[in-house]
Formats: sequence, C-alpha cells, structure tokens
Amino acid sequence: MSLATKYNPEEAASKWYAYWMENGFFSSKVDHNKEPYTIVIPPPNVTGVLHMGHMLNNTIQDVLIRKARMQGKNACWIPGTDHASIATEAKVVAMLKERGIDKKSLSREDFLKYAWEWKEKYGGIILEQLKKLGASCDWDRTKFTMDADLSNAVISVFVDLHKKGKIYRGIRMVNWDPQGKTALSDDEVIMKEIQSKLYYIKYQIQGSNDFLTIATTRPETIMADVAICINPNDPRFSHLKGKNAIIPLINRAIPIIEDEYVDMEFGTGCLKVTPAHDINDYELGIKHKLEVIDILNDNGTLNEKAQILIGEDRFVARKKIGKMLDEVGQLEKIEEYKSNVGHSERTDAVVEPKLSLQWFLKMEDITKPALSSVMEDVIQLHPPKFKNMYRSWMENVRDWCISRQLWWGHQIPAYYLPNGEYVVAKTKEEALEIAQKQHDASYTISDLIQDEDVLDTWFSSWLWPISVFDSDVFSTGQQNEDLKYFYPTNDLVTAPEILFFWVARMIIAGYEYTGEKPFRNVYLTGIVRDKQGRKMSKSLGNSPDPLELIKQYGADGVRTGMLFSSPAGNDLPFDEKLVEQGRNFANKIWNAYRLVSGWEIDHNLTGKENEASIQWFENRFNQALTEIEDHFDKFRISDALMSTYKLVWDDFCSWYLEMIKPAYQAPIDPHTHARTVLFFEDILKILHPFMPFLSEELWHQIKERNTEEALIVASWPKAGSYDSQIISEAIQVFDVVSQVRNTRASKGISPKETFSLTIKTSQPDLYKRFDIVLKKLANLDEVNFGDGLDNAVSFVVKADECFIPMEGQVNPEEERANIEKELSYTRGFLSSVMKKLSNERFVAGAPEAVIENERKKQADAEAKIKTLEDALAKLGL
RNA sequence: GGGAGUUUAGCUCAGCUGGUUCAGAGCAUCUGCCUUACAAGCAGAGGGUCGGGGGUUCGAAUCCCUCAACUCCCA
Repeated sequence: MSLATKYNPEEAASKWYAYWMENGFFSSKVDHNKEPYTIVIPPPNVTGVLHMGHMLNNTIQDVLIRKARMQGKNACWIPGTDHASIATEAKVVAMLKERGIDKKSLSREDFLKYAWEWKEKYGGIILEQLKKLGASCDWDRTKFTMDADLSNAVISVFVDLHKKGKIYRGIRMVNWDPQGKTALSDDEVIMKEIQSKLYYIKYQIQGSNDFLTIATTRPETIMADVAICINPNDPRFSHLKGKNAIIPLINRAIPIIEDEYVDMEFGTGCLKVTPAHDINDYELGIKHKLEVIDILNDNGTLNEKAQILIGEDRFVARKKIGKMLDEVGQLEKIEEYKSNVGHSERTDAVVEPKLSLQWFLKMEDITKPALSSVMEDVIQLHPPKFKNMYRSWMENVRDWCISRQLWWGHQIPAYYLPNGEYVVAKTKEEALEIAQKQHDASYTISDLIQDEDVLDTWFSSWLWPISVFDSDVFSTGQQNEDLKYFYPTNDLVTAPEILFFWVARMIIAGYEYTGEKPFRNVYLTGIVRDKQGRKMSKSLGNSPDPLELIKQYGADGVRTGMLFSSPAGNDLPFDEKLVEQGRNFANKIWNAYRLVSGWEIDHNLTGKENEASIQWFENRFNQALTEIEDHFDKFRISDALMSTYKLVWDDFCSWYLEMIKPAYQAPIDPHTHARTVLFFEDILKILHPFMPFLSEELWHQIKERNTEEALIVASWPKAGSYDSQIISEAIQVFDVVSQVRNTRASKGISPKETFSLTIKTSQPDLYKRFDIVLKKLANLDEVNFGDGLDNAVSFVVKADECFIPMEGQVNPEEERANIEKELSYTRGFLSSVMKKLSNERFVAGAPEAVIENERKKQADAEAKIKTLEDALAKLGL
C-alpha cells in the first residue's frame, strides 16, 4: 500500500491552503446570480496573538462559511483587526520604556510614528496564524479600523451624531485608570473582591465636645468631604440635625445633612459625603447642591487641595492617614472588610471614580430599534437565553463615554477656539470655516486647537459590519454595490462578554446608518477554560500554544477537538484529550481511505451480495444528513459534528466498510466499488467544513480533479428521503451480530473460530438479504432457519431467537438464569404498558399516536415473552 | 441587595411545547484481541433512584412551589 499508515497533517495543510489561495476560492465579488452569505470577523486586537478563544471562534466561522460556499452561496468572510487603543498604547509605551524613552518626552506625532512602526511589525501576526487554522477569509478585503477609509467613517459618524445632538460634552463621574491615565467605560472595569479595611473615624461636632463616627474604606478622601449625611428616620442622630462636623486633621467644618439614601444598618449610620470620589456621593452632592472638592491628581496622587500628604499616592496616603488619625485619637477602630473594587481591564490598576470632562453619546433614543429587533427575533441570539441579559442592559443603558485620554486611535474632530467655544467638523479646514462664520471671521487655522483625546475603540468597531464594505455611506447616505449586496450580513460569531460592548452597539449603528440590522444571527460561543475551570489567560500561563497544538495534532484535529464539546453559549473546558480525539478521527478517515484505495476491481463480479448493504448505507446517510442539517439550522455546531463523527466512524467504517469488504487480497466488484467511492465522496463533503485539509487531500487522492472540481467548491449533498424500515431492519441484523460477538466474548471463544447460527424467526427473508454480512461480521460458517437446537447457547433479539450450537459449552442453569432475567424484565415492562392501556383516563386523554405506540409496545413485548417462554420450556422446565 | 442561568453516568453535554422500548451520546473506565485500513485501532461490558423536598397529572428529567449549591450580569 502506497499511503502511509498515519496521516501527515502539516504537509496537506500547507499544500491545500496555498492551492485555495492561488485559485481565489476565498474571494467574493458582487454577483447577483448568487445568494450572498456574509460573516464579518470580530476584529482581534492588531497587536494580539492567537489564543484558544480565537481558535474556537474562528473555527466556527470557518465551518459556517465553508458550508455556505459549498451550498453554492457567495461566501464572504471579511477578516481584519482593530486598533485597541488602550492595549496597544500600553504596549507601545512599554516598548519605549525599554528603549529608555518616556512617552511624555515625545510629541503626539512622534509617538504615533512609533505606534505605527509597532503596528507594522506586529500587526497582522494574528491573521497569519488564522491561516494555519485553515480560515477561508477573503484576505483581499482585510481591514484595519485605523485604515484611512475606516477612519474617515468614524470621523463622519462623530460629526453626524454631534450634528444630530446625540454627542455632547459633559462633566461626569468616570472610571479613571490612574496608571493608564484614561477614562474607562464601565465594561472595561473588572470588579474584584478585595480584602480591605473599614476605618471608623471620629468627627467632632462643631461647638461641642461630642463626636460622631463614620465608617469608610477610603480614609484618604476625608479631606474631600463636603458633608456628613444621616438618615432623617434615625433616632440615634436626631440631635445632630442642622449642626456641622469638623473634618479631622484639616479642621474644616462641613454640614450634617439628611437623606433617606443612608443605610442605617451599614457602618455607623453616618455617611461621609465625598462627591469628587464616589459616584453615589456625587449624585447625593447634586441633590443637596454640595460643592465638589477633588483632591486627586490624574496619576492617583494627592493634590494641594488635600492640604496634607500632598504628592503621596492614594494607597500610601491611606496608610499614613490611618496612623495620623490614630495619633490624634480620632481613629476609633479598624475592621476587616471585604469589598468589590473596580480594576482596569488593561492595566489592572484600581479604578478611581473621577470627575472629568468627557464626550458622551446619548443612548436613550438610539438604542430603541436595537432593543426591539432582538426582542422580536429579527436578530436572533443563539442561544436565546442571552436575550434577557441583552434586554436588561438596553433598558438601563447609560450614556456612552466615548473619549479616551490616549493618542493611539481616532482623534476627536472637535476644535477649540480662542473664545472658549468649540466646533466639530471633519477637518481642521472645515472647522475653520464654521468658526469664522459662527464666531469670529478673523480666526486663522492656528487659532484652532484639536481635542487631544481619541475615541473609544468600540466607537470604530461598532461600524465594522458596514464600514468594511462602504466607508462613505455614513456621510453620503448612498450605499455602494458591496454594501447593498453583502449587507445585512448573515451570522456573527462572538463571545457573550462583548454582547454589550460590541454586538449591541453594532446593532445600534446598523439601524442608525442603514435602517437595517447588521446581521441575522448572533452565535455566542463560550469561554475556553482550563480543566480547573479557570479562564485561559497569559498571566496564568494555563493556555496551550495554539500553533503548537496545530503542529502536534493538525489543524483538522484541533478544529474538531475544539468543537467536540462546545455547545453554543457554554464554556468549553479545554482538555488536550479533545484535540487528540480530533486527530484520531482524522487518522481514522485516512485509514478508511487506505482500505478503499487498495481494492482491486474484478469486472467479472456482480456484487449482488452487497446490495442490501449499499441500500442500507444510502438510507442511513440520508437520515444522518437530515439530522446534521437540522443541527446546523439550529446552530448546534457541536451536535452537527458529533452526528457526522458517528456517521463516519460507526456507520461507515465500523459497519458499512466491514460489510462490503472483500476477503484479504480478494478483488471487489465494480458496482460496489463505485458506490463506495461515491459514499466516500459524500462523506468528504460533509466533513469538509470541519476538516478542510484532510478532506481536500483525500478528495484529490480519489482521482485527479481540475480546479473547478476542488472540494472547497464542490456541491453540498442534498439530504434525500430515507426508509426507516430499511434502517431498523439493518439494526436488527446488527443486534444479532453484536449478540454473537458478545456470546463469543463471554464464553471466551476466539473470534477466529467459526460456527453456525440458527434463527427462529417469522421473517427469514430479512436475514437472508444480509446472509453474507451476517457470516462475515459474526464469523459464521452458516446461517440456518428453523426451530431451536439442543445443546446450544441462545439469545433473543426482538421476537426472534438465535441458537449457537455449543457442545459441552452449554450450562443449562446459566441459560435458564439468563432467559428468566430477560423474561421478568419484559414482563415488568409489559405490565407497565398494560397499566397505561387499561387506564380509562389514559386512553381517553392521550393522543392517538401515543396510544398506538403503547399498543405496539404491548404486541412486541408479548411476542418476546412468548419466545422466551418457549425457550424456557425447551430447557425442560 | 436586584436579575438571569445552571444542577442528568467519573468528565463534558443532549433530552424541543410532559407520553417511542421503566434516561441518551462522546470521552474516560473495565475485559478480550498486534484479526494484513487503522493499537491514533478492533470487539464486548459495566456505570445514573435526572441536586433535595413537596405539588399538579392517568403519566414528570420535562410543568408549578420550595430549599440548597454553583456561575454570570447589574447595583
């Protein structure tokens, strides 16, 4: 045999990927004779590297796109990356630091030069890695969110939304990352439970020697206090009403106010109000018209407004102030306390609530179509359980803070004028025109200063499904041919973590700028976790290297391995065993091909004996394909794979090939051979989305094919009708085979030893059709029909009894015990069926089909009992 | 504190609007096989009172209530 006994995936992968690329099979152009099928990739971070989550996510997309391509659709999978402001800027800053360069010493232009340099060097590595996975993206359409055209789209949208009055500038309490020195959106903040301390601090009541005590986790902020708040219903503190308290250490007097917001149970029931450093206090401050004292610098150190500990870091200050309070006798006690503290997703710094001037997008109206389209299933989430989450977010949405204090990204097109006003325009020149018209005709270009900040990265990726096709539509309103044809896209595959971050916002932008949904289906994958259930992450070092896995197990093996245990929306506990199983599957198929390819054809043979087998497999294939299609329709990719796996391994390899396999070195008839090759081809087709490399390789092994005949563009088989009768009859034959094998195993008889089988049945024709198969698979020298035999081991399949003569091996006691066991089981079963059938309410209430079924169960059970009783009688009891 | 979800064999999961063989699959386990496609394999076997309790029903893993554990989201 010419082929190696083991499949070499690396060779096939590089060969066929190059072949597909060279022949342009991934590319897609507008073609009105074909139905488009479009997926936009969730753009990974341009400086990122492939991780297990990407592997899962992109495997699913590739499965969908390859299947659609084979179904004759114009399959278009748009790849690309996003610029990930915070992450990338952090990396560039770190790189500069290594080279001894401080970001602060650079101009914006110089910094961006370095950033682009970095992007050119590392950007796109991840896309190259996707190729190793077999991703059939239309690489000619690769996009980057900071490409000139996509940037133009972002700026147009900002200008447009500003013009519509949806973008405004305002002071808000934002999540401030003192390390990254930028505002973060709520989604970029990770809450972690932290063991902290609750400080009980005594404030003197002005004009008395009494004290009140407050409890706080942040004693360093007392200098920013502007009030003490008590609950008006709290009798313990009614004597404090209208008085002032004095902040320890700095001796500033602040009013004692009343608000039911204060939880009487928590802490001491007295709340210090610090509007600059706590979101709830901020709102309380607005309500009571309190002033705001901000004592922190952008980097988290105390400023001069703190009066003491100026320049100290907030955490250092916390420790020191505890000590200072203690020294003046105003620290009552410290308690251990667990609290949830926000951390920056990118820098892991403790997030500081901070007041700052930011740009916001009003979300109230713009979200409405996006909410209803998901609720009404115009856009379907898979699995639908995420609808609830989606709804709660959309109904309680807050305005979107879209500015970031960074340089890497789309600089906000707002220009400040000497008079303190600003104008928003696409370019500085346009801004000048407006400024001259609306403010002062004497302004020159040098009077305009552009806003320093950039836009949130999501503010560009929310346009992705539109802007990858048409970046001008946002300003012109005119859709180009690509957009008209490929949009709305079909399916989006992404992680639930970014359902709000990204998916919801794409839907919003979709309706705002095209009046149409951006996609029909959203398939939400789970998170890839390690065996201990931990999220895979670089810092934990618990993630296998995807490329190493591909090297070891082959892309086909890894793809199937990832999908074996990943129902939609469920986390995937990754185990290398899974990809091993995938590799084994690839190898199994490879070896099945080796078998078929080694057969010699003898044209003198008719192959009549194989007809039943061929007929069975054809029906079984159609049945399985129907199932597989159903799984795909419901986005049950994992189940679709499992059905394929079982069809190939169990039905095709374990049963069919063994059924028709000629004896060693014996030839096969031409008809069976031809049909088997056709079956093999159909199997390769349905395998192709999952295992593109192996399937394409074998496809070409079968015979020489030209480019148009490549498997990647072969037509997907149509599930024909099938006869369940034929399938269940074959199962009955298989049951007999299994029972014979079982008997052999339990009696310790070698599989090499042949013997004859006698079947007592009312339907001998059924078995006669499979005569050769029975003999071959159960290693029998003959199959007879008739009444039972003496000195034989027997077993019952449905209502048929089978006998294997076994002189000297038969133990009547054992035989009897076996039969009695099965008899009592069947009788019990029958009685439960009879109980139902004799129940008037059941017969009256249950649907006809259910009753019919019970009757059938009754008849089957009765027949089986009869057979068993006869067998028992024959044993002489 | 509010909301959602999960809990079925050792593991990962199916089980649709209650009624097909008194619960299925894959993996893992056990037993026997190097049988000339494949030991990355073949053949066979064992394994669950469907988280606990209560209820509705002729009938519940499937519906309702309740308790418990875990996960996620929001505050």
